Amino acid sequence: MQVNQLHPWPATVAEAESIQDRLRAQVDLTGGPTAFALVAGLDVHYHGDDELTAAVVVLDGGTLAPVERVVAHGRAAFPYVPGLFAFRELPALVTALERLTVTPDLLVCDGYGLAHPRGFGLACHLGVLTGLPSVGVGKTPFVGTHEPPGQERGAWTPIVHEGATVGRALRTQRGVKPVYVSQGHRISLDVATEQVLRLAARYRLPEPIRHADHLARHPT
DNA sequence: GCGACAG
DNA sequence: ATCTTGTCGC
Repeated sequence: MQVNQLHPWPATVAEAESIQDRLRAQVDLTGGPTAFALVAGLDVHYHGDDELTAAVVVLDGGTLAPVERVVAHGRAAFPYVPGLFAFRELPALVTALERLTVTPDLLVCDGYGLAHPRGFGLACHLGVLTGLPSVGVGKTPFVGTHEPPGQERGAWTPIVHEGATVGRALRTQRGVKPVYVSQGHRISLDVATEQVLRLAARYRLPEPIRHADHLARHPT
């Protein structure tokens, strides 16, 4: 698939932050499709110093059967700074997406979207670059506060940051730690939550991310 | 001001 | 993210 060119690469924290502030204006949070024929999971595995492998696995949105798998090897493109995490993985993830022969209808990203210090996490960034609907799924809390959701599958509570709801803590399986869902691009919070719950059919994390995680760790 | 902080 | 054993539960 085609992905828009990454803007001049930031050399400093201030430059990276200003790119986020500029691209944030392009995020569409008003909604979009509510059904997705092809769903992609994205993840990155780190080895050694700055080496990494990005993996994308596209699943049939109905059966959740894998349709295509691609990887891209590279190096971390930025130091790790909370809030600028996306700049580490973006080049390798974009390379992997460009190697897909099919175009997904939804990107399920490992990390946050709107629930971010400047409202522009990895999921938003990938959504804007591709133009595709995207959702962020975090494994640990980041910004904002929330009450613990009920123990049953599907229970959720809002994540509130600076007076606004920016995501949801969602219990995807009974008795597991919640995952943190936030909008990336072209998706409502309701649809994002519904999709993450549906995709996390058997385990805590959504199937697309589990497949991508496995592929990034065991490339073939 | 200080600490904490997605992966 | 990664470095790592044992242990509990399905």
